[in-house]
Amino acid sequence: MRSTRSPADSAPLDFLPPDVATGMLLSTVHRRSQKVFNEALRPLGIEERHFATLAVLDGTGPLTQRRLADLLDLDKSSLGRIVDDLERQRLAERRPLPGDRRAHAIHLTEQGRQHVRDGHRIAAQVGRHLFGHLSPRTRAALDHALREVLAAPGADPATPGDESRP
Amino acid sequence: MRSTRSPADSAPLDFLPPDVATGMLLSTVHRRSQKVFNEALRPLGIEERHFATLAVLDGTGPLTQRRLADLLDLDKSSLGRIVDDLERQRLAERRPLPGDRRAHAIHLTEQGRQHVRDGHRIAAQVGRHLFGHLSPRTRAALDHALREVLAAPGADPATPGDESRP
DNA sequence: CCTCTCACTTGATATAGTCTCAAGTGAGAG
DNA sequence: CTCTCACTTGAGACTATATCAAGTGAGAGG
Repeated sequence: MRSTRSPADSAPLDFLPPDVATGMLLSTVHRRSQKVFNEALRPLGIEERHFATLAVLDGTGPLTQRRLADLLDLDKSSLGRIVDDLERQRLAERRPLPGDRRAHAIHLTEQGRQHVRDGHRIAAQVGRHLFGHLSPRTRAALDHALREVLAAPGADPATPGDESRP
Repeated sequence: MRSTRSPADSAPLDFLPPDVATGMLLSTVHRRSQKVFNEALRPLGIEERHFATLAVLDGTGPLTQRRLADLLDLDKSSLGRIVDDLERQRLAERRPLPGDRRAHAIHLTEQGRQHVRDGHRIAAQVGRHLFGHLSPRTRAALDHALREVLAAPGADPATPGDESRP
């Protein structure tokens, strides 16, 4: 007996051409996994975007907002707000950048580093939850395919490429 | 020489644990391909979400909003607004559902069907653009993996599942 | 009838993206 | 050595899009 709606069988989408279906799948998978992850992160008081930011910082060391936004593929304005949140919670802080008074270096605080560790643990749980039942082969194929898509010449909206070819 | 930011190499993400990286890849790929698709659809005066709705309707015949929202994995409120847009542009219309005066059946108009055809052509172009350089194997693997993820027991946020296991 | 559920609508809120601006930087001209 | 000019960084205002919650009217069961 199902409560409201069905999880997977809700979208067979077999009547759609492959590319359209892939796009919709992408959309659905992303939306759902983001939601699941956000809920799992709730005890930490942050959401996916905050954790991703912290995790990148933890992996790279202090970065400017500009650089961070690039790595996260976010608008710099969006990132600015995320950094605001993180500062408010004392998870990260803007420090003056020695060489350039326009830019700030975003540093993790000790508590921020702790959140990263906790977040990774949660991420691993959620990952098992979402991807765990995929065979390692499928799992790797997913990752590989996504990276390939990003490597596509036309994958960056900033570089439109020509749609109108003979 | 690059203009502002780099497309693919902006996110090596190699310093992140695999699941986190996959999540971010998913996010990036989705956001970018949506953007590219939306821009390609601009001549039609609609966006991805409208086209997806039209395309599903075209594949299934008239549906209630409820059913449509399920198939598209959208909030019924979101779908309501999409249908508003479509009606405003005379691409679809709400017709009374014979047996039930609460529900409407959403029907495509002739112009709506034309838009579906045009949209599919555009989708195919964008698809080639985004996915075209993937090997058919990788291409199929992507699709397969995404469907598998959706088939996961924990993929539906509505069915939380237990995160706290020994 | 009375109540419970369902389909849809509407309003409030949050989140992301775009555009614009102020401040800072760096290079070249005079 | 300074002035000017083009460019970068980040912040803020504005817009739109999505989600959630409450409300309305219709069906269905007792």
